[in-house]
Amino acid sequence: MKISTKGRYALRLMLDIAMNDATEPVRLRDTAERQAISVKYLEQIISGLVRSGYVKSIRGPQGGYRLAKKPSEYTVGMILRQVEGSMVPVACLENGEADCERQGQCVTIRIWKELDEAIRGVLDRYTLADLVAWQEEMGNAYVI
Amino acid sequence: MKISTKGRYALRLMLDIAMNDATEPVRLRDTAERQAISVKYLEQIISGLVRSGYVKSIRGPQGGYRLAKKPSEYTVGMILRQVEGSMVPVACLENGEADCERQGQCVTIRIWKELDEAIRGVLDRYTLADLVAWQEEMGNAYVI
DNA sequence: ATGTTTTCATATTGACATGCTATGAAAAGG
DNA sequence: CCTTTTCATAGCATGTCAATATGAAAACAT
Repeated sequence: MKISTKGRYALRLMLDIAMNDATEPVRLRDTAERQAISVKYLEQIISGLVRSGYVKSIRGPQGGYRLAKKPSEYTVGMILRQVEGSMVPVACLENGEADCERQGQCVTIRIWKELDEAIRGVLDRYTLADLVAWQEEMGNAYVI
Repeated sequence: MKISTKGRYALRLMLDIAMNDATEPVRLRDTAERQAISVKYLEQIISGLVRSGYVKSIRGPQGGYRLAKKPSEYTVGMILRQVEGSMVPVACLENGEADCERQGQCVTIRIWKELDEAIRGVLDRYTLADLVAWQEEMGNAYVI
């Protein structure tokens, strides 16, 4: 029941871009330094975010990444689901619930459904804009 | 972000014992058949539950397992935490929060804290007694 | 053209976790 | 004793995690 580094890094990556792409595209090299994450790992993480249209890439010198939308249009859940796959706590809640033959006899699924709603409730209540605001409140500590 | 089979099976195991230990101890062999889980795997799962005093074991013929307490005294969270380890969504929420040097600069932790509370809110709101009641409401379908 | 800087695309790796199965010992009752 | 149960470890195949490695492709500057 843990969120992987990929998910956690993706969030920090998106936040880093959000806070730095105003004037020019953000290079992964800079994000890597600010966030203390390897460039190579960030490349891997961002590829999915590009493919799903969450960030736009610009190649070559002076290239980098920009958010495709406003920070307020990305919920935390959207970002996590993109890199992490589903955020559902048990597999039988996806696939149209068709894969467990114990459905209908299963009582624990009520717990899992409620758990899923609680998780989504939190992850979809906050957006990148909230994270940006919090970061700025804190004096924008880690941005050089 | 998935609950493992071990956690899910543990819950069904405890429910199975709760529903069947009134007259005599529950043999793992029977639970295995009712729940379609291998005896060997159940043995492994229950060992921790015995060690932490959640179930009492009786050896030999006519032996088996009994709950140590009333079903209403076990929350779902207790059972899951026993077999699954911590149910916290990110590691930096445990260990007295002492292991991440980015603490204090970290903004995402607010999300994780709220997520943790939401998860605990669900998992600690329900007890084995609730599961038993639901199972009985359903006509006790899968118990022979 | 050439070199540099960036992103993009795969493949590989080592460590660890998952989801079991296997073997056999120890206790208890008939 | 013999059977039935739990108890204790070990083993194993597969997969996931968390990266690293290699190199191509695009864009820009000179």
